[in-house]
Amino acid sequence: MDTTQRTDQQRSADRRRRELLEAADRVVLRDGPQASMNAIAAEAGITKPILYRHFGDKGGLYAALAKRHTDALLDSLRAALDAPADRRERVEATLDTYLAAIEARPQVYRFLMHPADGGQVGDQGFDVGKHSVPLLRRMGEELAQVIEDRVDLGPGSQQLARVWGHGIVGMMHAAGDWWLGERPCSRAELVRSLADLLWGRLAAAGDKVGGPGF
Amino acid sequence: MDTTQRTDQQRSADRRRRELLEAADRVVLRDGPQASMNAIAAEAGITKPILYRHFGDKGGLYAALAKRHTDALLDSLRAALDAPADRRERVEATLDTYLAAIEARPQVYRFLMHPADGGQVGDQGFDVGKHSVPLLRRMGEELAQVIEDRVDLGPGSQQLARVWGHGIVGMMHAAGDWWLGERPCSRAELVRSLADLLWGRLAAAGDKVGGPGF
DNA sequence: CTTGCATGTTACTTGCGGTAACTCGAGTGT
DNA sequence: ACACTCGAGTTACCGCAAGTAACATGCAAG
Repeated sequence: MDTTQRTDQQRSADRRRRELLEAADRVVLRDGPQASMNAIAAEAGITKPILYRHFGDKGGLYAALAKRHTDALLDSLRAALDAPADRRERVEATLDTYLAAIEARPQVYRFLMHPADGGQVGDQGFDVGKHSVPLLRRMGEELAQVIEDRVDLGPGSQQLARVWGHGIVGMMHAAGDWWLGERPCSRAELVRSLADLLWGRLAAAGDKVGGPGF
Repeated sequence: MDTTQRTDQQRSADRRRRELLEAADRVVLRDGPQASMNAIAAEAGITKPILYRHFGDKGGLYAALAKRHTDALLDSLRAALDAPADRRERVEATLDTYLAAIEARPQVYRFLMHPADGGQVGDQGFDVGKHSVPLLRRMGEELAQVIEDRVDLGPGSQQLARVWGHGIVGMMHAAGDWWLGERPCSRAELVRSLADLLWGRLAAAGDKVGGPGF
């Protein structure tokens, strides 16, 4: 059992795993997150137990699937975030990148964000909500890091950066989710509105006085 | 079949329904959202089909459960939002109210926000994600209304208010979720940090220059 | 040829959501 | 007093999906 053979096997296993994930991707994107293991196995041209050998349980498969997309999205966000530009431009670019991603592949987005699981059933001890939370959390942490690295916030900067990281990501997420459902305006308008919000326009605006009695 | 009798029946049915919801509440808060219909029925001292007569299916029960809590939370938020105070004070009061609520009853919060459903299985056509999304959406719409009513935003104010409503709610939600999990600071600090973010402190802060090479 | 070992399959168990069909008890008209 | 409806409740079942056990097959090494 020399190293070369082990590597061979490992390579083939990894390759198989990737094929399975791609098949699962197709099915999940077609049937939604309630896709059954049988359906995924059939799409991959095999049967259930193999899926279980590779991923443990349904949660494992979904986690692997989510990781792929999450990593891909985070990569593109990092590019926008790390660009050598003005802060406002970077914020707008990041927002736009995120929104463009969810606009381009809403099915993927729904899968990542609205688990609406499928992995809740059965015995017990299944760790629910494995997908959406990690993505938001990871985005939040990355953003926090960037903020802390590049913005001068004085004392307590680390905690402030983390709060803001998670808060901004949540703002982006919720606004994007709503926008994707209703499409009330163009992507550019949404980006602008959100950036305006972050730029303190809510605080700067005046009170409305013409209202009824208020 | 005069009106009085019909009312009597309706009253008893409503009362029963309330009892069932309270039982369901206990089970869900104890077992998490994967509580089975059997368990809920047992807690209520009856058997499954009655639950189905009252709520249609599991989604119906969960929706009814979610509506109760959602309405209660929205009521307390409205109070903070409509207070006759300075805008910043109102914002901080609202954030604090929300955070206090999720801090006081994290189980309820988890149920509302992280469906981690249970209603994914079976035949088909089950509308997933019936709970969490409505709560965030309703909060967003309410906040949008308040913003539009009380803040002078010039042209395009309605759309801007809606974007901000959903965005701010999302910020509050994500930051609260993260905070509830890690408890990195006090509630008051979190409120202050988020309000600072909305007040444009991110835009106002200077670039960090001491960093390595940036 | 046989012994591992990875890969795959069939066939099963378990447990849950959901439903059909029956039972029971209380009020009502004659 | 008696049959009759009607709502509340129960038992027993179906279908389906997750997950598993036990059996088959192809292929390298000794």
